This record gives sequence, structure tokens and C-alpha cells, in this order.
Amino acid sequence: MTEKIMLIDGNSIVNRAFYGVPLLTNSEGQYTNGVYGFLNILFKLMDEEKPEYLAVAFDLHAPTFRHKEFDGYKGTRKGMPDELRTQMPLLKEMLQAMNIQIYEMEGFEADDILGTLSAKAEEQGVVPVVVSGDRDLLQLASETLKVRIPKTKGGRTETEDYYAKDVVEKYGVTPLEFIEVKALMGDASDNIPGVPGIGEKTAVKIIQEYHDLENSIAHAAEVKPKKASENLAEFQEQARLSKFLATIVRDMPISFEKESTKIGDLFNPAAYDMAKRLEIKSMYDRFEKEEVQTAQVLDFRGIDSFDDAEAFFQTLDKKETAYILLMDDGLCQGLALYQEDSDGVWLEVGEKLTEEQLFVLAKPFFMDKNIVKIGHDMKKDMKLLRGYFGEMPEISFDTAIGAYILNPTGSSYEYDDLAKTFLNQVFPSDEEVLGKGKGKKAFCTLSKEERKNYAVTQAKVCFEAKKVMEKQLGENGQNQLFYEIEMPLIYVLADMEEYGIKVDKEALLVFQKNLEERIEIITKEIFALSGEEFNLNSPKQLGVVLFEKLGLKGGKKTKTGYSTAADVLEKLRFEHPMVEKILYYRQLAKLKSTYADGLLAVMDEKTEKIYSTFNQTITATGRISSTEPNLQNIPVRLELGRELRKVFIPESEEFCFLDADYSQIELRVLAHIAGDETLINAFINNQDIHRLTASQVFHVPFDEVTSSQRSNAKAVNFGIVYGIGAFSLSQDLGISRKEAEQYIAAYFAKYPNIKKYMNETIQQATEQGYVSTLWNRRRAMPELQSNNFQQRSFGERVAMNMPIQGSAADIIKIAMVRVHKALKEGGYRSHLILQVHDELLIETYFEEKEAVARILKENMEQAAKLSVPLDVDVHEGNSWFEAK
DNA sequence: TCAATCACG
DNA sequence: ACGTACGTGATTGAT
Repeated sequence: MTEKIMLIDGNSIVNRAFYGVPLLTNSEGQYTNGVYGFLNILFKLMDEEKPEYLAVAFDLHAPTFRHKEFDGYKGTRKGMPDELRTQMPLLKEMLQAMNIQIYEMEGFEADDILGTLSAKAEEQGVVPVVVSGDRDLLQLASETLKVRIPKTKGGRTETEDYYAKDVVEKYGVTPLEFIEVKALMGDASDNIPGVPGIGEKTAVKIIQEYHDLENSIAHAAEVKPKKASENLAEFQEQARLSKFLATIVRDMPISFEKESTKIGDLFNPAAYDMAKRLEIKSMYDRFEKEEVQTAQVLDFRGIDSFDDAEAFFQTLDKKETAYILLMDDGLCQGLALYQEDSDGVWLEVGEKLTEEQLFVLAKPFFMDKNIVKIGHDMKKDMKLLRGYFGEMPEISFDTAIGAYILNPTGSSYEYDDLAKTFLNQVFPSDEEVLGKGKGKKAFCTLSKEERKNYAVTQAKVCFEAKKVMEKQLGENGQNQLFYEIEMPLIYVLADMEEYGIKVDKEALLVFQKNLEERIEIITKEIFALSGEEFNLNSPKQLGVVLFEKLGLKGGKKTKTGYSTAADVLEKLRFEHPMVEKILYYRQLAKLKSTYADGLLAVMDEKTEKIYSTFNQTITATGRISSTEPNLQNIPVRLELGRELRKVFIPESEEFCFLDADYSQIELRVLAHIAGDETLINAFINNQDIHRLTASQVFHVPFDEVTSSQRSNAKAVNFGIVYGIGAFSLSQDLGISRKEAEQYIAAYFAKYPNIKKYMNETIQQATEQGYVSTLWNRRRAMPELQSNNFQQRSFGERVAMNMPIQGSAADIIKIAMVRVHKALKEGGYRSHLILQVHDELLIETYFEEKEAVARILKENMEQAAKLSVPLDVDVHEGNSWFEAK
């Protein structure tokens, strides 16, 4: 067997990895995504190649030695972004900890080192595999030397692999000819000038014919097109320089002893420490399997009979208790409990203790207001327990929500995340021990006993994590937010989810049928116009038809080709009759697939109701989100779509809908936070706010504002809330960038405190690292520390927007809790069924209609005392369509 | 699994 | 000079 060495271009891989995954930082604020991505690629390739030797090459710095050879050529390189640069030492430290050989040499680039090492390795009978993100390395490919180019897509790694024949197949030239191609076409990113007027296509064609640069120059006169021919002759020296620059050095003065690159113990304690420092938790187990807590940590007490369970609950201390309720698990059913400094307890449902018996015995515990009960994602428990108890139990601390409040941008808040974030412990994730997928049975390798242990240990994790969260919430001034808004909201959302919303099934079927027919007609019309059939749902195929076959001017806009998005088509509306039909088709197709088909698919056949899930731990700003189905994006703006709302109806004829929505809540919040007198007075006097803005920005009297001025001003107001940019505003309004700039300048001149607020918010956010809402909901803002213009600009817009959107979210949450409470305490038969960010939908018993409308309006308007009034419009109707 | 598209506030 | 507004979720085709 021949031995193999893997040679890695450290810079280009970390670079590629860096851009492939979202910006990650550890709690010290160090960027870690590049290191993480590098290791991901490394491990994947190690698994595939199983090499005996391994080395990583780095650039020390550029510009490089090779450039100095030619006088008059001063190459400068774009610097690395700081987020990337600061990771290089961390990566090197990690590699050193893993005892991986690093090569770097003053004046040489990493690809020269790789070229040299691969040549030397071959001399010593070791087969090299070269890994780089840089296609220049392809010139090294041979029959035995493989070049692998990894691509990172959203955390997943794939590679393109090239032997010499693969290069020929893909590029039409041999690896060595690849250098000649570069000499002609150049490479802007490497400061290789090439020959002006010769791009990739021409360069390949020339080299395919003449094979090398000198021969091409000799035949310059015959080269086509004419421009290329002239330039090749004129810029031949520059081409020679380019060839030199493009050629990878394979004989650097560097010594290579294969033994020093032998792969040893990669996953040792030092490497594990480093992984911990970087907080790349998904890799902990690779580094130190023993240190990962398994589900065996607790020596729990198992109870599986009615008598024992009864005795247990009678003697249970009335102190803080964490619980895990497991009723739909593939392995076992039961209840895990954990109290301070104790063994956990597992109460198992089985032959000697039925589900019903367990809940009869546990009810006093769950109902006891004096016991602090800690759970995780309690909404699901609430719904389950109400099934047994007839009412929802008293709960005190949801650790998922606690974790969300402390960091709303987290990707998940599962038990392993809690352990990591709050306890600095490694804990296996559900996925690791229970397998993937919904039922989580398919890949589960746990024994029943281990499963129980795991549940009890999860309870302990919640218990310990809660202590830390409690402290942090207090320090952050988030007690009110957590205990008075988010925790009570769990009940409100649980109720909304259980009530669901009734659907007029027949009407929905008619709607669906109607769409189907219209789609069939319009499809035929489109195919008649295009002269061919294609998949109308494929933007790619549509792009070809519109922009190549019909020759419409769209130009490229997306990464993959032509954009066929609505705003592009809108501009082409009058260019060809097909465009309008496409737009209409899209409208119909969306309505049918997402709404008609989609809603019918999730409708409960028995009750003819739809039960959405309201997620309380998703958004970065504090809004709730709705899934399966999403009831927060039911069409309303276009008439055809709006019709759909007619199928959302009250449960029975005794009920009707009341729909209440806040008027301009975000602008009101902005007026309050920024303390802008003009805006505040406008709201106090109940003025038309867009009209006012129009009169300010366009310098016209209030009463003379035209409708188009008003609608432009509306767009400006939106822009302000989102963190405005002149370019986007100009796009939105179809005006020049200059004009947009003037609008914005005029706006800030008239509302100086808004400008001041924006500046101060960004400054404060940069200093303290986060932004807050009026109720101290926080969002961390690491983007503001970025040296990358785009990321920093994004951070600035977020910093301006989050307090506005988030405070509005706080307000409606407060209103929901109050309305829910008022309806319950008043003994009403009416209930909240939907929330759409600034709108609440209530299904109300007809006799209570007036009283409930008052409760709704009152509680929503009084939810917050701002320096502007909150204004709520309430409408009633026998469908959501009518009530809007 | 990703990218494009489009529905909402 | 950069690349182009905040926050979501579902469906589709392509890879």
C-alpha cells in the first residue's frame, strides 16, 4: 500500500470556511466560524482519505517574493477582513494542539509551499492530496496527484476533486496549460494582469490551439478575435510576467521529512481545551469522548407502582423542582423530577402505574402555587396537563424562554444548549442520543434505562441552568419582561393553539377549484405565447424563455442567473404580453399551493379547524411567529388573495369575530423613544402621519399634499423604521438616488430628534454591545464590532430597528396577557385566536360582543403609557374578511 | 439542503 | 469602494 499525505492550504480553506457559515463568536467575542469551518473540512477529508501524513501551509504575509522579481510591478493585495485575520492565530493554536505540522515561510505563498511539499513527497514515495480553496492549485493535478477544492454551503462541506483528466474535462486544458491560460486571462484577485481584452473563453480557445504562451505569441497574428490578436502582441511582456506570477513554485528551499508530518494523537486534552476555548461545541465529542456527560450521570430513584408513587408525592418536599414530562416518547413514558442536591426521581408509567393514576397523584404537585416548578418548553406540557387536570397548572420558570430572553438570536434552546450556555458543560443533544426526526425513534440506540437517566439528567440541567438565568435576568433588569410578560404569555398562546380557527371547508374547496381552473387557462395562454411548454414554476426555465428566447432585457441579477422576481417583471410588463400573464400566474399559483392546498392539508378533518403553533422563542426582536400553518401571512393586500379570508369563520353561529389592530404602532413607538416633538404632537392630535411627513419633506402645506406625495412619504416613514438607505428608497419609489437622498435629508431636518436617536442608538449599542426595547428585551449586536462594511452597516440598521419593532412586540404581548386575563376573570365565552404582530383576532360570543370589544380596545390602548396615545381600531364580522 | 420566490407585519 | 431596508414561514425546483 502506498502512503498518502494530505497537504492543506490553510489560508484559503479558513477563508472559504469563513464565508460559508454565519458569523460566530465565542463568549469572549473572538470570531470562531473560520476555525470551525476549517476543522469541519479537515475532519471530513480525513475520514474520506485516511492519510498517514498531514501538513498545513500558511501565507505569512503578502505581497510576496515572486512579485519582486520584476521591477515596476508592485502588487498590492486586498487585506483580509479582521474577522478572518484574527482567527488565523486561533487556528494555528488549534493545529499545534493537535500536533499537526505547520509550514510557513517568509516571502512564499501557501500554494508555493504546497507545490514544493507535494513534489518532495512524491520523491519520497508518498502520494499527495492537495486541498485548497484556490483553483490555481489545479495546475498541480496529475495522474496520481489529486487536488480537492472544498465548498462550504451553510455548514455542509462538499468537494470538487480533480486529477489531471478531470481538469481537462472541466476546463478543456491540461493542468500545465492552466498556467498558460492564466497568463492570458489574468486574475484580478491575485493581481495577475494578463492580457487586456482576453477573458477566460478566449484564453482557453487560444491555449487549446497553441498550447503555451510563447507559441501563442509567435502566432499572435493568427489569433482571433482581432482585439485579442493585437493585444497579445502588444502586451506580450505583461503576459510573460503573468505566467511567472501564475506558476506555482515546486522547488522552494524547504526541508521535508515525512516523519514530522505523521498524524499522531489529534484528539488529545490540549486540543479539547482549545475546542472549549473556542466554544465549538459540536466538536467536543470528537476531542474528548470521555468528558462528554452521558445519560448515566445521575443515580436516580425509579418508581413504577401506584403505592410507591402515592407515598412519594405525600412526602415530596415543597421546594423548587424541575420536571420533564415524557408522554409521547418512543421508549418509555413517565415523569422525571429533580430537586436540589438530590438524586433525581423517575416515575414510570407502566402496568403498575397508569397514566391516569400518575396524573391524579401528581396533580397536587403541579397545582401547588407554592412550589416553584421549572420546565422546558412548557407550552406543550400545559396543553397535555390540561387534558388530565381540566385546567392548566401553575408554573414558574420555563428554561427555554429564559434562554431566549437572555439571547434571542440563539439558534436553538435545547437541553444541550442550556448546559453549554449556562453551566459550561457538555451535554449530549436529543439528536445525538435519541436520533433524528420527529418521532426520534429511527436512530435511537438508547436502552430504556438510559432513556430514563437521560430524562432525569435533563431535569437537572434545567434546574441548574435556571439558577444562572435567574441571576442574569435580574442583573439585566429583565424580571418584569420574563415573569410578567413572557411567562404568562405561555398560557395565552397555549389557549390560542388549542382553540384553533374554524375553516369553511366547502368555501375553501370552491376557492381551490376556482384557482385550478384559472391556472389551467392562463397556463395555456402562456404556452401559446411562448410557443413551447416549460415548467412555469421554475425561475430558471422561465428566465431562459423571457430573456433568451423572447430577448427581453432583464440582465443578470441572482447568483444563479436571471432574476424573474416580481419587481423585475413589473418593469417589463409592457414589453411583452406574456409578462403580465406570468405575474398573474404567479399570484394564482401562490394562492393555490401555499394557501388553498396548504390550509386544506393541515385542517383537522373532524373539527374543520386549523391549529397553528405560535413560537415564542424564534425571532430576534421579540415577535412571536406562527408555523404549520403560518397564519400570520394570510393574504390581504391584493383583492384576489384577500378573498381567502372569507373562509376563516367563527366556530358556530353563536360567535362572531372581533379584529383589533394598532394604528401605526411602530411610528408611535419611534416618536416616543426618540422624543420627537413634531411627531409626538402629530399623534396626540391624531393627524394623518404620512400626510404630515409629505408636507414636511416636500415643503407643501398640509392640505395640499397630493396622493402620490403622501404615498412617497409613507415609503419614507417605512424606511426610517428599517434604518433607511438612499439606494433602497430610490428603488422602492422608482426615483433617482439623488432624490431619495434629498427626501431623507429633508426628513431628518424636520425631525431632528429622530436623527439624534438613530445616531445615539448606534453609538450606545456599539459601546455596550446590545440594544434594548422599552421593556428591556435585549439583542446582542456583535455585528457592530465588525470591520466588514456590510456586516457593520447591517448591524447599524438592526440597532435602529430592533428597539422599535421589539417594543411594539412587547406592547402587544402585554395586551394579550391582559385581554386573556380579563376574559377569563370576567367569565366570558370569548377567546383570543390569532395574533398578527399588531393585530388581535377574537372569537366572541354574540351577547358579549360590545363588552369584549371594550375590553379589547381598552387593554390594547392602555398596554403601555407612552408620550403618544396608542390607537386601536376594532371591527366585527362573520369572517376574518369582514372583520378586517 | 439551498436558492428563489412571495405571502404577511 | 463596499452593496443596498427590519422581522418572519411555506413552496418549489435544482443540486
